[in-house]
Amino acid sequence: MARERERAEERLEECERVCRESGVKVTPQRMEIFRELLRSEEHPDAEAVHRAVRERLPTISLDTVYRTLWLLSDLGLIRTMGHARERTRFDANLDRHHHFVCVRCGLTRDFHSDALDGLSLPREVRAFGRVEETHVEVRGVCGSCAAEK
Amino acid sequence: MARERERAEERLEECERVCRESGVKVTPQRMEIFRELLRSEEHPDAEAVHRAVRERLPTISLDTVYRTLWLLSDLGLIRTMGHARERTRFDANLDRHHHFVCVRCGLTRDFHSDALDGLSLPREVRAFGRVEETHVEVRGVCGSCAAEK
DNA sequence: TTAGGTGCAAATTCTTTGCACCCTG
DNA sequence: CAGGGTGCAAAGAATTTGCACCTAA
Repeated sequence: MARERERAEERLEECERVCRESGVKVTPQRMEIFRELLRSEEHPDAEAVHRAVRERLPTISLDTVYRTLWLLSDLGLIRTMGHARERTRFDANLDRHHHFVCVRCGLTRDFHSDALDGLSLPREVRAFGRVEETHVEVRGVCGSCAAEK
Repeated sequence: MARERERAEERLEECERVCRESGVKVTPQRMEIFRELLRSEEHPDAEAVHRAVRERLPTISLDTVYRTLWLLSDLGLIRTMGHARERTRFDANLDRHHHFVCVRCGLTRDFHSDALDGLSLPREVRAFGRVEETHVEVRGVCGSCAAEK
């Protein structure tokens, strides 16, 4: 799809621009890592990125991949999925509920909503597989973190 | 709130019953850990549970807490938050989107939905803090995992 | 030229496991 | 009293960091 390729080009240029503007060097490693994320539909972890990028840059190290991924994330060029950098957390509440998570301190609160519970998923999703559970994740800044600064 | 205490009692009894039915012994450690999760609103991690439970059972070890949490989870008495046991995954897609995640193999696919994007959060959520981002997480079993067995 | 980047190896952090003793059923 | 459960210590897995050399600007 030409459209996709074009979009990827734009994103790569954006990446270079943002790096330069932030005083961060544009290196082959960084560009390849970003390119790999653009290419992948898999939401890969650091090791998967490393495996893929190594085909083009055989000497790249896993720690460079980690450093670069967090750098790109800090620059707002990519995102992490789920509750990155958090330990596993447990919950005795089995009722259907949704989560508000503070991105600064990790505070998490449950909330309920009949409206959200009733939402229907696009047909597209059915094609991926059998749905077992659906919930809404809200990320934001909690009251006490907002008060701090 | 008497209602809450009553509910907690029910859950504790349920916990004992499920353990016995599954041939799993009811020990003070297990009951205290479950009690602590019922009590907490924090979705604590293993270490937080350990700290709290230690006040009542000073010799309990962290590894017992881990083992018990996964046991309770296997018995369906508690749940984990987020993408437990998964490594951090990265995503170059900055457009607003939602996730379908296969609970067996971790396969993740993005999907889009104007209906979901337009949903409004209950007022309750505003009280927790400033909302920055909202998305839907769908868990299920993907086509190829469903085919396997 | 030079400040920042990379690769290597070692350190950390979180979580799991092997083993000998203990306690529930 | 038998087999699973616990605590301890040690192992593992994922991620991060210190350092000396390298390279983009």
